[in-house]
Amino acid sequence: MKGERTRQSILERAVDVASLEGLEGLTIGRLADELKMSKSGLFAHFGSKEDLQLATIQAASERYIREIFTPALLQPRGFPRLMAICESWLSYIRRGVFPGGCFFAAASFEFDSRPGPVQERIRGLMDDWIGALERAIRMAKDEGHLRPDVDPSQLAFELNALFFGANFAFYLRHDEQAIARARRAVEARLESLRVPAEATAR
Amino acid sequence: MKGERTRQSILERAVDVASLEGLEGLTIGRLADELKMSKSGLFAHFGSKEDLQLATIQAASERYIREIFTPALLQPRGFPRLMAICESWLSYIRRGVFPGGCFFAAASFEFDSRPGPVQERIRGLMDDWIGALERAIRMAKDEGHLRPDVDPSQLAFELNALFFGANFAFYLRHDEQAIARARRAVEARLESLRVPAEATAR
DNA sequence: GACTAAAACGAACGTTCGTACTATTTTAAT
DNA sequence: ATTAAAATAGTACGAACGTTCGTTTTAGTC
Repeated sequence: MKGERTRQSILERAVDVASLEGLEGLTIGRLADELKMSKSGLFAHFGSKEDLQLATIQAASERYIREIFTPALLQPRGFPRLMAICESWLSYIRRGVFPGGCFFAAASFEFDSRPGPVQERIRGLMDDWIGALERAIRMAKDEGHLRPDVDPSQLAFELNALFFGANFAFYLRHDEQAIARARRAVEARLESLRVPAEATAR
Repeated sequence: MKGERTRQSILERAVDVASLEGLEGLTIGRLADELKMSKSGLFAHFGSKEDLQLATIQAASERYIREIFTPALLQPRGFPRLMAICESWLSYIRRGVFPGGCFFAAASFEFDSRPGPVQERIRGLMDDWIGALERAIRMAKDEGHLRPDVDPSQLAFELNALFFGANFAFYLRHDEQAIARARRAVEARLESLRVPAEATAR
């Protein structure tokens, strides 16, 4: 069907606009103008603005996974993959995968006090993301790459915080050292919890 | 003058609303309703919506300084004051000084891609904040409390990131361990850079 | 208590928002 | 080529947006 293709291209653009203007700033009229469609024609693809927001979040999540997770899965589980996720995240900011910075950081702060289906969806995805980080950390423990007393939730919290901090410094403060600072902090933290390679070898 | 008092009470409410709904979501009509004023009466205190936003940011900044900095200045400069700022920040989140979470974290992410006077004001204040953190760190170095090889910009980046991470985990994820995790991370980081007390004594 | 300036109000402006309903065109299947 | 379905456009609506205007109320001064 043609409709599905159109819907997809609407959502690609919607994701970009929402990363720049926020999910509330994402407006049907503006989106239609940009895509040279009629408001009503665009609207027909979604039943409501809320549905458009939810679909946009879904599309953003697919882009996020494709850009950050899929490449990292090429690395062997354990420390290498964990590090690859971190590198992937920083490169995702540097490359401007979303033109307005990390879609989910922005959405998290925009909706952290706006209860409703949109908030729940964002929270769910952020739970998934933190959960995935924790899983990668746990794998690194299981492989013997990280010390056994590492608390996956704690470390996931810290890494995610550093990522958000990088996004903030990079996009708002235009600190061109933002990525480097985040990388330095991430590497220092991970190295401090690492089990030296010779201790793992057998 | 009565006008100044009214203006002040408008701004107090505007700060709360903006922390919940964002600076764009802050609406003159809604604000007037909440304060049982007419739109036009309220509007007259500010020449435009943008001026209202700028004044709101100013008011938020005063609250921020009052809640976070002023108390920390009671501590002696150096490590104690630096730690007090960190504790102050976490308590500021826990106490819900802004009902929708940290005003400036939210504003930073909302306006990081919206050029204009509002963005510039936010960026300026965030530069001030990071600068103040760096100054506190430098003092701790000067006092001999932190190792001389500490990079103030790097450490300020890391601390700020942990604060934003705490805000995120606390307000969006409802992680009731958010504050504890952030505190643990902050303390571990600061302790790792600390010069033991006996080395400082003379 | 009268006068005046500041402050608040009420109504209206033009615009844009999301949404609903109807008509037309385009697409895909026969 | 015909036809049914799907996709898009068109038009209209009420509500809310920021803003302007003229009027009324309030507060402070003589």
